[in-house]
Amino acid sequence: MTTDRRTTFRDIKSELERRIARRQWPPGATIPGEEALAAEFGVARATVNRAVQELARSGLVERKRKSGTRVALYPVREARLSIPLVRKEIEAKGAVYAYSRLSRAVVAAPDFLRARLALPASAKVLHLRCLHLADRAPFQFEERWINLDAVPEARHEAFEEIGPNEWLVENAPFSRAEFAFRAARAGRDEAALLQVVEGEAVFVAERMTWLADKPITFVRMVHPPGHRMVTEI
Amino acid sequence: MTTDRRTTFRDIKSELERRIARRQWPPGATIPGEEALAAEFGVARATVNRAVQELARSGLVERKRKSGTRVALYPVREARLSIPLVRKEIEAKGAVYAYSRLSRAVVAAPDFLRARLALPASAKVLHLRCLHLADRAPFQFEERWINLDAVPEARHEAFEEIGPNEWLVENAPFSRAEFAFRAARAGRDEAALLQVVEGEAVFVAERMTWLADKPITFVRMVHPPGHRMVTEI
DNA sequence: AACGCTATTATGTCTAGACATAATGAGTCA
DNA sequence: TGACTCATTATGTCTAGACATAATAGCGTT
Repeated sequence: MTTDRRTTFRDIKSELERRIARRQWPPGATIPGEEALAAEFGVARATVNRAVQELARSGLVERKRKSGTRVALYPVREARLSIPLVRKEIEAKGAVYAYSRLSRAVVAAPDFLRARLALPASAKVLHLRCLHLADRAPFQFEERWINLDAVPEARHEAFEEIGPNEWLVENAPFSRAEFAFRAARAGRDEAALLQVVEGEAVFVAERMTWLADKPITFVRMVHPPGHRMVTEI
Repeated sequence: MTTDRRTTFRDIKSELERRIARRQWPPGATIPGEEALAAEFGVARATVNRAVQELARSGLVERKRKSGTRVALYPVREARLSIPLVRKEIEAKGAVYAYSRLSRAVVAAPDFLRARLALPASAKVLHLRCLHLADRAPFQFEERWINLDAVPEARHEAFEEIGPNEWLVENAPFSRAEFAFRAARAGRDEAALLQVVEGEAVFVAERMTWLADKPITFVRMVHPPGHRMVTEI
């Protein structure tokens, strides 16, 4: 006997993907409605709905009420970029993680930060500089500002053993984050810390996080040359 | 009267998000089961299921059969990175798009490419070099190799008017893609094309695509300094 | 203590039917 | 011609109930 499992939304999804890939339904074409597909596959409409909705979410098709579903003309494919803790990222590579706090100070929020996070002129922030190492080699230089108005507990934390990243994860959740990635040349300090030549190309990731519109933290993470951020669809 | 719409899975999702953010359910805690939540919100279990499943997908909670659902300890949050066409990206900024093909040649696949795409020694590829401009300023230098075995039609295409990116989108769909981002120093050629100083830090994105395990293309996209890739959660 | 079986449990998914909602197009009226 | 109204249509979402499946805990056996 064949394994006659019933058709699942996953089966339908991959069959639809296949038809699109084979250009049975070329870009721009309207695909059959949910009712029709449900009849074809012998399933309930809800099952087809889930399959097609996932395709829409991944950008392969576009749906509009009344008009129907069409194969995306310019598939704005979405890659999922997972953002783990540095420690986890290093450990996942099989390397030994080490952390060192370079400096810690409570300061008035610098102008650029006030502008970015929309902080009042009086705002106090905790400024931290840290280094994350993988197998004793510099992996990431982290420069962080924590909004003490939003996270007052941070004032009493030394961040000598545990990094601010990890501490915040457990103590200050966020509801919204904004990421930016770019290339830059290493400044004198960064170069020294990352043990590279000044002016070398470094990979910079910046992140701002909010909890319900209240700014939590801004962090700048600098990786030495050779660092690659990888993802797939 | 209040607008007594019935509670939707979105309402539930955001209420759960709120509770997690407020640490009513701290990281690591198990949240009530679907039955319980369904009873609390006065909805069917399927509705709760959809809400919680979306939270799980975004990495805020972790679900396991029998054990239940718990708030993620180290939320491996996933950012969605949308990958539009260069042209669309430039037009979205309100800039005028221009394209220029720099070179085109059918060549034997170079070693690095054979290794990356697992091509046979005899493989022929189409090598293209192009420039994309935003408001007349260099925006992206694109160097691309197309596997002629997988996309024979490309041999007859000049790519003088339409960029290979756009052409491929309409002519060679892909089912899997791999992205990598890194910082690098501009080589002499790149620097000249992007009108920057040699050795400047450039942002490099690389992409490989396959259709059902058949390699389609490898592309290297180089952006001048100042380019930022942005996303949010 | 170690192993393997079984019952239990929470999530995963499907069905059939219903109503909601956005978008479209046709028909109506000024 | 143009503005408005209304019916139509495809997708969006919910319900109630059912069965599937993975993971666990507990039990009994060796």
